[in-house]
Amino acid sequence: MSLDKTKSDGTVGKALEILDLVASFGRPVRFSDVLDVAEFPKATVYRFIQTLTSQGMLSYDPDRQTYALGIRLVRLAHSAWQQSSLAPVAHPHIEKLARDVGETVHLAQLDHAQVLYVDKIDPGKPIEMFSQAGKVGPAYCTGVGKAMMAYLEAPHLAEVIGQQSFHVFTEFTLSDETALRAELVDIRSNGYGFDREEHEPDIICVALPILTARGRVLGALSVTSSTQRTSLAALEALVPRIQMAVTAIANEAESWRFPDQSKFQSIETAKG
Amino acid sequence: MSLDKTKSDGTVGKALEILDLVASFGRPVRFSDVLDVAEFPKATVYRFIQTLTSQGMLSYDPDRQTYALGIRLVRLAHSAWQQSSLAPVAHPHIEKLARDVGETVHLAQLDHAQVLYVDKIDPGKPIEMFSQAGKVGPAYCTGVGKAMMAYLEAPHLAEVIGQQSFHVFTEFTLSDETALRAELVDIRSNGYGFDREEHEPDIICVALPILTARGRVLGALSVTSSTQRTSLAALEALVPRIQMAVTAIANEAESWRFPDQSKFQSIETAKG
DNA sequence: AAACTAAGTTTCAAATAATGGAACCAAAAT
DNA sequence: ATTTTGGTTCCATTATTTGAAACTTAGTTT
Repeated sequence: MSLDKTKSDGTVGKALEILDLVASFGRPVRFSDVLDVAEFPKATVYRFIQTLTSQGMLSYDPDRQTYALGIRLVRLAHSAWQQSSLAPVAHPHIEKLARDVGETVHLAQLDHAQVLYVDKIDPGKPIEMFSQAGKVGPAYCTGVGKAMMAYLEAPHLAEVIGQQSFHVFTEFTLSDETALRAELVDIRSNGYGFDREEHEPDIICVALPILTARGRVLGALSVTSSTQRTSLAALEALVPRIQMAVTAIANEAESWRFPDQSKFQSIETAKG
Repeated sequence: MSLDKTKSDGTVGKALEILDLVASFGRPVRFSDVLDVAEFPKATVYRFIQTLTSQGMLSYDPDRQTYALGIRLVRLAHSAWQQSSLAPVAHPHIEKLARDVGETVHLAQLDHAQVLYVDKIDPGKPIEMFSQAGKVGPAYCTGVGKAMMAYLEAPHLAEVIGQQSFHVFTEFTLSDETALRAELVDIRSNGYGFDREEHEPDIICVALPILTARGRVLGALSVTSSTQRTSLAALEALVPRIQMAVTAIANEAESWRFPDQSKFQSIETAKG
């Protein structure tokens, strides 16, 4: 049926496609905005938007007649973040790490073929929020992305690599699969990798993968700085300290069990 | 079916119901956990979970054979938070407010019949994240909840009130519709309301609604403290200062337009 | 004011996808 | 070795989604 590889999981998949579409605008949109970029007929897009709005996945601003992503997503993301075996467990560790090394620390996971930052601590500006967590970036030219890819199983890796754009951001960007694969072998043999101004000029980082005992990739941790402030060699010197945090996180993440709370709050709470 | 509110928006609504179900556990769940509480037959629940997982709305932990909310939600929530006309605009104001008054400030919106906290600043502990934003609470016994309800249109208010549980948390909890409606009239005449230990013992707050020029409820702002630290009268004295923030936020939220970025990042970024 | 146009909403038969009882499989428990 | 439990697949039936087109505003133009 679906000619392309877009394995649209039925109706639900299509609805989520609309949701992503709205997200991709990065601003509230008019019905026709969505219609223009959607590949479904008018009535279909209309009904999906209606459904999503009624479900709180989209919100409608009657004054401006625009749709935006709904707050139900914020609620769900709160749960997602909490439920994740990685982020809540890692938070105290990366906070401490950030203070110790005095540089920005990122915690990332792989979301399809992209890097998704699930936490960030910048010792400089203490208060950050959703503005940082939830951000996505390219995998092939970030420290965390490469660190994670280096430890993927061959078939999964192939899939992920296939989805990289290899857009050239700087003169140091790895611009093809061959270069990337070579780099990954390197990272794997060292246990850590760098971002050598591959994504943004002057920005460099060291990154380590976070793995389960069985070797499955949970995420990655990076310490980021700039060429003005420090050097790759100096960052490399931090590896043992970062490794400490990584090990602690990996151990805790694996042994972590949720407290036995059989009496949970149902979502129908408000109905009582 | 049963209760009136079950306006299950077709397949998509059902899928999202499953998603909420998973969220409600507050921990990773086994397939059978979901099956037990879901009101759909086995095969249906199974396929929904498959679809949601393949879509990244759920994540599957192969080691533990459990499902949890997926990281795609975190990515979407990031966009939701950014796109919201309220939260990003309000953030600097509530940060300043929190510093000025030296107490915890909450920014909340109404999510169906519940209060959803979209931001929180605690001058004491600077770093908080998803751990706070995204939290939900009851509307009928929180300052922000009542402040928002006080300014809803009659039909909408009736609907929201109908969904309140009126669970008695403390001896001060408003325990029925009559008491609540009386309180709302009061709040409306003052322009602000309190939480008089109605939700948690010792915890008190003042809350003001954030309204558009046309009077539509955008959200609410509250300053929270405890009976040990301060009194209702002292909190009331802060109203003018809070009102400043509210007015600033309301104005900015209404005049806010997203920068004209016709060349937006498509979700297909990774495919280039 | 009438005529056009654009944006949003509703209709309804046809096409398609969801449903769910039952069978199946695998692994654990007896 | 046999039963139970938890998870996955099948497939005929059923119900939902689909989408062209008609319709309704609201906003412009003549």
